[in-house]
Amino acid sequence: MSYTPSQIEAKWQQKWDDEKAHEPDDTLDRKKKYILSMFPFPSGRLHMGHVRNYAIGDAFARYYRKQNFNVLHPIGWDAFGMPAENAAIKHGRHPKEWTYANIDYMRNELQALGLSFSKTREFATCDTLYTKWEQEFIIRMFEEGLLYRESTTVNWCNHCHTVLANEQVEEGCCWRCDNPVELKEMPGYYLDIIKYADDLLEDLKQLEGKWPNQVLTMQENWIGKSQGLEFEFELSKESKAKLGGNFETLSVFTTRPDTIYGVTYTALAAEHPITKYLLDNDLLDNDVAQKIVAITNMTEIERAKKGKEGYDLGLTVIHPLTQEEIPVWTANFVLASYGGGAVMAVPAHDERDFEFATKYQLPIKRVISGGETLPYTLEGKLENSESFTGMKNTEAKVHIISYFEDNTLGKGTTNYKLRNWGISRQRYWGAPIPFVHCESCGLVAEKIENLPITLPEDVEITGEGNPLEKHPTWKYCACPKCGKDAIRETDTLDTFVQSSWYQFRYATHPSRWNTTGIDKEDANYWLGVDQYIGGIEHAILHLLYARFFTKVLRDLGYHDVNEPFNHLLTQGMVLMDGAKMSKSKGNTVDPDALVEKYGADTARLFTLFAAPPAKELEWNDAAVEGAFRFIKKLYDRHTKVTAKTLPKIDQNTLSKEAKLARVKVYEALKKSKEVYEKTFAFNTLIAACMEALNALDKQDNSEVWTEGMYIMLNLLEPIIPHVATELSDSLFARENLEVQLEVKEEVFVQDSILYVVMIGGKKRTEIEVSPSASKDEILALAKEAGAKWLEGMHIVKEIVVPNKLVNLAVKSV
RNA sequence: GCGUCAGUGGUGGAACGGUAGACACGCUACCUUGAGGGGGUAGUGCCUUACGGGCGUGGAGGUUCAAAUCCUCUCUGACGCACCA
Repeated sequence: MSYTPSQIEAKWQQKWDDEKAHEPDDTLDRKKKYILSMFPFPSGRLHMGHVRNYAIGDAFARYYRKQNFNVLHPIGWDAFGMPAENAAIKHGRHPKEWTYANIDYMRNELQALGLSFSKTREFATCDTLYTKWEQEFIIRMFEEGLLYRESTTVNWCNHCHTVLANEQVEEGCCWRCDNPVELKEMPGYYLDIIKYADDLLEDLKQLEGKWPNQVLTMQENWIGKSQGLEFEFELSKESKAKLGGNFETLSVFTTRPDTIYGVTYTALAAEHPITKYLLDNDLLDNDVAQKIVAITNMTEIERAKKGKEGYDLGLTVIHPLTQEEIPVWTANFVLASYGGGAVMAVPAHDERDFEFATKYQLPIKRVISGGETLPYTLEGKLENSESFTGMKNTEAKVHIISYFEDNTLGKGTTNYKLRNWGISRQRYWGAPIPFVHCESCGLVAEKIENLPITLPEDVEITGEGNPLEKHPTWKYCACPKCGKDAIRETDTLDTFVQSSWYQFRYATHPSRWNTTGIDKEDANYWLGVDQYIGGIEHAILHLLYARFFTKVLRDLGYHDVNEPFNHLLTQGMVLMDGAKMSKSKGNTVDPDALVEKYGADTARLFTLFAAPPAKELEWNDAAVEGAFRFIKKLYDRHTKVTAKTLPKIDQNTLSKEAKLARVKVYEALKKSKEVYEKTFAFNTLIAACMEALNALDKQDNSEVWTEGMYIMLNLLEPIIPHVATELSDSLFARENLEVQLEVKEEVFVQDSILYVVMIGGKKRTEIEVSPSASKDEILALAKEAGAKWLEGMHIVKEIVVPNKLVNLAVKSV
């Protein structure tokens, strides 16, 4: 009987389905584990990254089931999004048809890997039943003032024909297509994530040690909290007049109020209202106006590349403390979206302001002592700062803020780099935003009983314009408030909205999916996810949005969970020849072909064995063969098993080799707990099992073999479930999979212990010592064995590490 | 520039401050086989004249009886952020 993975795997996959072996209990009274791998986008086929992701998740799920937890291990489909539309453009297939066909295909691929998903909780985010509840959440957020519509400068991808959130812009380019992002003024819907910035930042502390450090710092930096002073410069009389009385003051934010006396000019973004006013009213030289317009047409990256550039706007403001008149410039490095789009410039103590001032020969005034050259950005004492002179700058910050507050000149404020989340996309294949534009009532939310607002299916997708906009009838509707003719919103929701709450949807029992979006009791029982597994590329995007949604939905009363993912494991990428696998590079490995050739168990074993999960995984065909060989060998050894139950073994009757084999088997068992609950180093658990099998092979006691196989099959079941279950079934009637194995400490008791003898910190020789030997006896033996190296030396210190080694520190006489 | 992580054989990777290189791949020799595949046995960090040594975890210091592991500095690489005032 030789190992035939295809037969074994099909057999057990069928059995598990028939037995509904992987469904969680409906009653919520056992201790639980919620194991979740990030759900896939139904692109058409699985790739090796998916295999790795789900192999890791499945190992956890199967392990905890064995530990008698009620385990929720669901799968679904992140099914809205651009590629479906692109496929429609390219192949003329309707996005819906394309998406569901892909799901059917990929579901079979997952099935072939033997993943222990709950089948009853599967859904696709494009299911209208999912959209329905999502639209309800969106409306509730609108009612709570967390969602608003405004027209502002947005990131626009001209290739994808849609707006992007700040988080979706990578180095100035679109996260999806990598084309440069343009800035464009457009209306859109925003979620007030800044309102939750402090909550999101604070709760990162709870995740310390449970999420990778890297992800925590990335989120912290992304939120970018900074504290400082917000105050207003009054415009000079002439400047007010020039601006037609439309502006009285210029508001700025600074984190360095201690440098306030060093301000020598102010700088506005090209998009600042004052700059705009000057442009719109022809108040600038033609030449300058053109240059400023050119800046507004540049992306942030282009501006950065161009270097610092600015123009005197011919305006002045009054310094609030010194009453000096200060020029107002516009500068290409001032961000419109942060701190009101205006800054006070302190060239002596800020590198950017210094560079700019030097270029345009603006005055530079030192107000903090220290260092020889300017700009000086470190700590020091204030100078040239009236009554604050002599104060340490760190203290001056606090005092100057209070001074501003006491004299109602400004106030201490907190600013965040985090921008509010723009959630509207000008695309077809997404969840419709459930609002209506009414001439009399303005922006009106759809009535809850009218949900879901679904997509029309009779659309033509060309890539030009928004199909919802162009549809002949879809957008015409009645105002939910007054009943008059109105226009339905044609933007759809960012797909990251769907993945922000799917963890709650899985937790909700499917029998309640029709009646509720999130069942509170279910959610409170299952959440947070005990182990979340996914790629590091979601460190900010998805993981921040999902945390935000969790908190918002909590505050809306849907559940009582603060954080969605208690433990996060970010898996490394799968590489081939040192590069990420990709179709364009032609360095992919097809999971289907792999499963066909070697079986799912080999595919899973290799991905878990070749590297620890957090690290990158270098593909190696030869090592796959190695994994296959191990399984074959394990399978071959079924003939060594002679009993159907765990034998009772008398340790005293065993050969040295048999004793060693037992040690290796029980070491693997010990390792198992540590790996699943602490280190996640599946590679070392597999190595321990390999060692155990190698050691078993070196002896021929059938009881030791039986015990070894009984335990090893149990340990390996989460990793290579088909072959482990097959053997467990035929050899032990699967009883070995159901027991809680206990480590037998007596196995580790040895007749003699090998001590390493180190002299002067170097390993010199070894001695065998009886376990009952005293420290002095051990030392005596060590000195005798090491006599050769002790000649001409005298011993300074004697160290005995129990069961390990002796170290004799020596000095020459 | 800032932040995070990582540097160990030919390769993937192991090592609660306690024998560096487990396990696996690859390679070498031999055995099995008509050959190939498959299986088995032994070996495999580097240097050295075999014994015996010496050197070795990117580099330089330090703490310690003992450092891949802890500390300081430094170099290299990956990833993230990037004019956030």
